[in-house]
Amino acid sequence: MPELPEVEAVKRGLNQLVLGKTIKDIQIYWPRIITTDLALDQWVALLQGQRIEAMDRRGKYILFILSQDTLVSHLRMEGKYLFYPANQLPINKEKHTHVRFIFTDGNELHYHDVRKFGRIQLLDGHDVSPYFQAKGLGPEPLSNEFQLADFRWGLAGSSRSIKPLLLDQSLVVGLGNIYVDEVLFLAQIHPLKPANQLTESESKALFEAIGRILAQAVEAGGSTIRTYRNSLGEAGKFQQDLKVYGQAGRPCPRCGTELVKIRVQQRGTHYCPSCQHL
DNA sequence: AATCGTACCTGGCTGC
DNA sequence: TGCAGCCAGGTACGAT
Repeated sequence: MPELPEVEAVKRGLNQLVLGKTIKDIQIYWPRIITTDLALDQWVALLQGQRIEAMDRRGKYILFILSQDTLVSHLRMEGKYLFYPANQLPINKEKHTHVRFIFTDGNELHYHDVRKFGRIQLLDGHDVSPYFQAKGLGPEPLSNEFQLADFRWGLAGSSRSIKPLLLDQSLVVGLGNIYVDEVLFLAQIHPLKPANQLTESESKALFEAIGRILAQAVEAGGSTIRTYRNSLGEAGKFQQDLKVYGQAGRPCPRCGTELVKIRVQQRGTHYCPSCQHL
């Protein structure tokens, strides 16, 4: 489901809902959601008594900064967090709730995921950089660690098509299938153009488009295409501003040519065949 | 080493 | 109505 703007919205919602709460117990209904070498009851025991001190985000990963450790959560395609005050707990948990965090005040946070792709992992301590470094995650696009010179260097070093390269989170984190199409449209670059064939001005336009689109989408609370909701149950608004994603057959807002949809490495890919250049 | 296909899952929609 | 087939905001892993 979510890309950087949606994950940021979920994180901000959780920041309002669960900060300062202490984990009393955790019920796990689909064990594969939890990535651990431990037996699940031992894993839960590590978390019991820890307090949520802060919420953070790295790329599309949500971080629960706990008293001692860090809980890392990736929503993948359909993960959601549902918060229930103690006096509004569901009689029966929803069908797709796979993990229930029960707090000492009786409130609960449920991890809900129709496709069960999401993952939750506990990292020792608070220094999470080795974990993300091992995954090869690139810089945060909305921070000053994202630099044009590095970005250009990364593009020049790959003959892959630009879209799959941007999706792999190594040059920059946070783009997924919606925003990569939007960014390439704004920068007027064909999704199949080899990264090392981008001109200097295209590279710069792409760099700037990434920052602009993601910042606007964060501002709008993300995009709700199918089922996305933040943890307060609110939909995003940026879907109204999408120029090409889901718009195949409609006229290009820039030149009027009919937008098309193709498949690039199994992902639906939307673009304008006349103003995005190979 | 880098890049690609496939697996992981369920449900909604389309078309026969 | 029923059902097969395709599609969906992502990543990990094995094959090439």
